Amino acid sequence: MGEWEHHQGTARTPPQDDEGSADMPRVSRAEAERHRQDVIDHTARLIREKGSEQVSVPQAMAAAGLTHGGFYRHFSSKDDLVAQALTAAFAERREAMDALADQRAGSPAGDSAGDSAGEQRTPRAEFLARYLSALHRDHPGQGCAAAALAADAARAEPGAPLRTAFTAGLRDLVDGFQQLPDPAGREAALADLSTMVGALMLARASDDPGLSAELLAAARHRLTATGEDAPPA
Amino acid sequence: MGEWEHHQGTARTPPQDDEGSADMPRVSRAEAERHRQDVIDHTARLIREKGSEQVSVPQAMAAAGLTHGGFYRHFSSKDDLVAQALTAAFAERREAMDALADQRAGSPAGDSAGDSAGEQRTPRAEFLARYLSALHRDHPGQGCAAAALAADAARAEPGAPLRTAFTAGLRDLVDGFQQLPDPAGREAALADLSTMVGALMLARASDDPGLSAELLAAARHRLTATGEDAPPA
DNA sequence: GCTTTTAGATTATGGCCATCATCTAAAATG
DNA sequence: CATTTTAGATGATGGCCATAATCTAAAAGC
Repeated sequence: MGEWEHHQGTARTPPQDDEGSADMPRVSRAEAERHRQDVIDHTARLIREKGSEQVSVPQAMAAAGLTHGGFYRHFSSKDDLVAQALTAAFAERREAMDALADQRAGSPAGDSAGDSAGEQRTPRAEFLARYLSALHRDHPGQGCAAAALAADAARAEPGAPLRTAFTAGLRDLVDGFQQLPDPAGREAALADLSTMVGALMLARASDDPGLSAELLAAARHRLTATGEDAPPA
Repeated sequence: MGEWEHHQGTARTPPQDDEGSADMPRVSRAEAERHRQDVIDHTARLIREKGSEQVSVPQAMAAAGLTHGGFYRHFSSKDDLVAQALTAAFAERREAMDALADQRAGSPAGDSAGDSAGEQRTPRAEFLARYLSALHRDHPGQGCAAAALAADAARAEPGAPLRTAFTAGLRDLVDGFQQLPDPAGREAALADLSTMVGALMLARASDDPGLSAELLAAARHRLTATGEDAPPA
């Protein structure tokens, strides 16, 4: 994790490379596998930003620096790609959670809202602060897949790959959250996650910055009510 | 409210009516206005079910029993229709809330989950029970617009009609919820709504019926912690 | 009753979509 | 090195989309 903002990155430019003949697949097996991963990763970002149905096959391929031609060499359908991308997005977040659960000590630290007390937070508090931050709200492409794609999953047919992948990812998210050093049973974890997801989605949807901030703050306050509270302003 | 399931209803059949000439707009001003409302109402349902981007102009018109031809006589653009439909969806729910706030006594009663104690609930409890019910989960087209379209609003441009309408509707929802006979400040209302919206969306997205029911139950349990608040355990 | 207005049907425009077929040249394999 | 495999570029298919122009007949207005 490092570069918010644009993408591009390591994608090569398919047109032009030495100007010889017109087309040139010249690509090794390892490169092809890297291309496949690139497509998945870029799609994982795109669908979180724009929704799974608003990302076309040509767009997904182009984001990885390819044309749409080779698509079906890698994926059996668009649904297949989307499901894999969603799975990747959930896995990404799960890893971040596990890392958070392990290392208790300080770290490069993120940026929740504004306060940065010297006090170090518990993993759960740190997770909450990051999840309900303006930074997370403003970067859905790098954020929680559950919040970004719940609506898309809900609209998919019961057996659809997207829906199945979402359910698996959600289960994983619940497990990860429960596994954070902190008691609270499964029911509490489900309610907490519902609050987080709901607040984040509504905050993203609100066109009014004040209301948006209020939503995040309200959820933060409720879920951080460990006994006392530190009113920021 | 009344007929779940399909639509059709009072829409006339444009092709065929007396078999004379080919086409026949034969429609009065009052009828035209009714048509306009029909389009808005059907669209309000369709966008909650399929998402605002998955409903086409021809589909919206056809749902009201019309062809797409006259669309731009009623609406300046598709965005315009969607915004009006969203506003109508929010208004619908607001009315239900206001009605709930007024009449305290018993009523035809809905169906929350399973219990139906003779005890009558407070308006807030009744609202929560209905919101977090399987019935609401399974009928997004008639349900809360905030939950159904938060993702779509979040993806729209900051100034877009859809986004503006969503923000206004959300404000209205918050006001309505706060106005329910019950204390709890604005912050609590925002947190409550976030939990409700999040739980409903995740319950809809989950392909696993067990997990889906668990999510609704967890949110119900948390928000029904009668007494004062007492967040977690 | 005659004219003006208008709801709405038909049809056209230009664009993007998912998927498939074809082709090519480089990698893989022997 | 000769052969087979394959990543990926090009291009075509058929379909649906938002929007607009045209046309018609009935309603509205006089």
